[in-house]
Amino acid sequence: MSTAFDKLARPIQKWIREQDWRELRDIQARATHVLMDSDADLIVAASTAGGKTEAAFLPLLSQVFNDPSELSGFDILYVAPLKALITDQARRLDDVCRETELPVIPWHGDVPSSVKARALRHPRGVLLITPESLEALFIRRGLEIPRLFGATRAVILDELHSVLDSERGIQMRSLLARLEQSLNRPIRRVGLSATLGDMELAKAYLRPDNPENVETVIATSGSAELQLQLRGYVAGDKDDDAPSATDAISLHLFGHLRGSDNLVFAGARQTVEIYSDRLRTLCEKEHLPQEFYPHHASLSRDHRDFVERRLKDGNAPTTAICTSTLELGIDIGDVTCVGQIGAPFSVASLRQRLGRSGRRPGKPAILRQYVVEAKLTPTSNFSDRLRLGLVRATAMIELLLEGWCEPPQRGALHLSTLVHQILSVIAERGGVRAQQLYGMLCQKGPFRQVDTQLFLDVLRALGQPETALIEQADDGLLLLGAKGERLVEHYSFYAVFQTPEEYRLISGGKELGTLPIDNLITPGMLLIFSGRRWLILEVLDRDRIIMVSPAKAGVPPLFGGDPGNIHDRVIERMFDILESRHRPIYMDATALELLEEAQCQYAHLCFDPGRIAHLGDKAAVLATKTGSVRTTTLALALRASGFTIQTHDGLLEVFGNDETPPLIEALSAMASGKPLDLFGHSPNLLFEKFHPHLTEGLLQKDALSARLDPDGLAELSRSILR
DNA sequence: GACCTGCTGCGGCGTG
Repeated sequence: MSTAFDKLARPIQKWIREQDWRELRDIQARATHVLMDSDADLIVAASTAGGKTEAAFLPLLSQVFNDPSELSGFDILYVAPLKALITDQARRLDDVCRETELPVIPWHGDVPSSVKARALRHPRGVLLITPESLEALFIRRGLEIPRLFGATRAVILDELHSVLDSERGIQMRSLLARLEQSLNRPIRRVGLSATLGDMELAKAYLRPDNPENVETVIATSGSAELQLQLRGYVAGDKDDDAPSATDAISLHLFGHLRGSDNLVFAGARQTVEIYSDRLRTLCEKEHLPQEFYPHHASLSRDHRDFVERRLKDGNAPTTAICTSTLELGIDIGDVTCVGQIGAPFSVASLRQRLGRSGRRPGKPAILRQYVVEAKLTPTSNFSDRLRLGLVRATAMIELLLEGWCEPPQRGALHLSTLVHQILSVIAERGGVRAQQLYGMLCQKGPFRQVDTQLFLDVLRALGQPETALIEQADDGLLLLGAKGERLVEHYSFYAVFQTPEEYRLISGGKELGTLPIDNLITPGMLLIFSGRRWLILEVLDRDRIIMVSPAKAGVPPLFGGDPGNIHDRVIERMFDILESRHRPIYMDATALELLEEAQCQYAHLCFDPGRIAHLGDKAAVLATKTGSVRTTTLALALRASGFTIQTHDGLLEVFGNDETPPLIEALSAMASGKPLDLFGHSPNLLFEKFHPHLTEGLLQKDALSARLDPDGLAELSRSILR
């Protein structure tokens, strides 16, 4: 059998020799065999900087070189979710493509229109594009799609794990299905991904009609040693002389991270600001150069570039206190240690974060997990007593060590994204029949959970006079309505996800970043932002601008956010931990004390009968022992019966009143399958960008498909009563 | 109880 290297085209071989590579990496060789010897689709799974890009591109470019297409169009299409990733990859590909004389065209909002115009005149080579820009091509140049992509032999989807079953992922799949239908032939799909929780689901995601034909190449996990510590802290009383938990963690970070490159994930932007401020102050007090910097999406591009460059250059030690901005995508080089303040929301993201450390041979990956728990008083709530943050962080670490991570969630209807794609197809084609539209999007596209009746309901909602997004011509053709025209015309249409309104923060003519408009802001107030302290001088409401100047004190702003979704398996593990006497070796003394306390308090909660603990006359705690979706469903059902509910990880705090039935009676009714109105107290159902155009009934169906599990309610109630 | 991501076409003006 010939080696993978032998199979590649001459110019590619020449390029590889020039790189001084001793040989192709394992995943590159295996991917080359699959891509050169078969027509199978492929998923390449490896960590950042694992050589995935070359694994896909070297064989595909070889094919283009050896067997050039006679048709017009780009030879290879590459779709990535970040502009920075496209810029990065274009630079890397330029070299190798010069050998094959193929142009490399980066295409996103910041690419000059002259570059785009030239590529449109002579489409060939490699097109690197975002889902939004591809969407724009369909809408603005629908008739030219065959000319632009006639020659395309493969599409590479980068960061596949980050878009599985998300709004953008569904959009991307819809665009690919539409592309194949325009060309009347399939295009080979190659997905690049970090390690995935469930490879079978990923295959079905990449090629829904033929998952058996998807091959996988998975990197044998980097055998880097893992060093791990979980440190517990108790938030002290205000009048306590001891340093606060925040100060104690800052001091620990200061002492252990100084002098090297590190990432500290602080969860929320507000927390990032608090820790950045403390660490900057510590450096100033010790008269040391600054090396701790905040990094999150509300900070100016300038500041973020500065932090990313400092990390990548490796010239000066740099620790970024950050949110998930530094979790995926662009390569910032290897870091010594990954810090995590507070429990993360998913094992998948914890794994992705840890993958940033220990990449050099012989260097361990280091995870420092910090958890803050409240000081208990006689009136402390049971959720504080159970130390849920500590227990969740522990459960996540244990699952990480076992190699598990969350699979993509399936079954969601994605009606908001469906509305977007309906409008997009009509714009692309000028007009389309309902039957044809259904075939394109729901039968051949990604909206397979949507049946004809539901589809017609969506069309009807969009066609209502007050919505006026679409209308039907006399011959039955669906056209854009007056409001639909306006919506699609504006460039803000291309993205399928929602973005909040914000103020721009300006000091001395320089932009610091942005702040959500729901902050209560008036001149004279003090603010912590970008790791520094500011005085608000002026608020220009109409221009959405806040003018500030440096100050000596300040408080961090609020950034808002959605409640997260915790997987069933994580919550199940939390209860395993609470019900055991498990003492993990990676915990410090405080964390061990807190854990022991939690296990003891759990035993004292007296779940009897079943999983109900009565706290008082009308108050009780239910252990659902399951993730956010089912726990939220039960919470809504009980609220519909008149109870007041507080939700926690796998637990519900339930308060009755004079009107409510006994809790056991309410649960028994649910256990027997009695129909319930989950939406009785009209909870907010507007989560996604195009939700405001749908009817209440459709919004409820959408929520039921993705965020709730009504079918599991009876069984959950039975298991709680048992 | 959280985070992240993206964006066209054209008119107007200056310069070679």
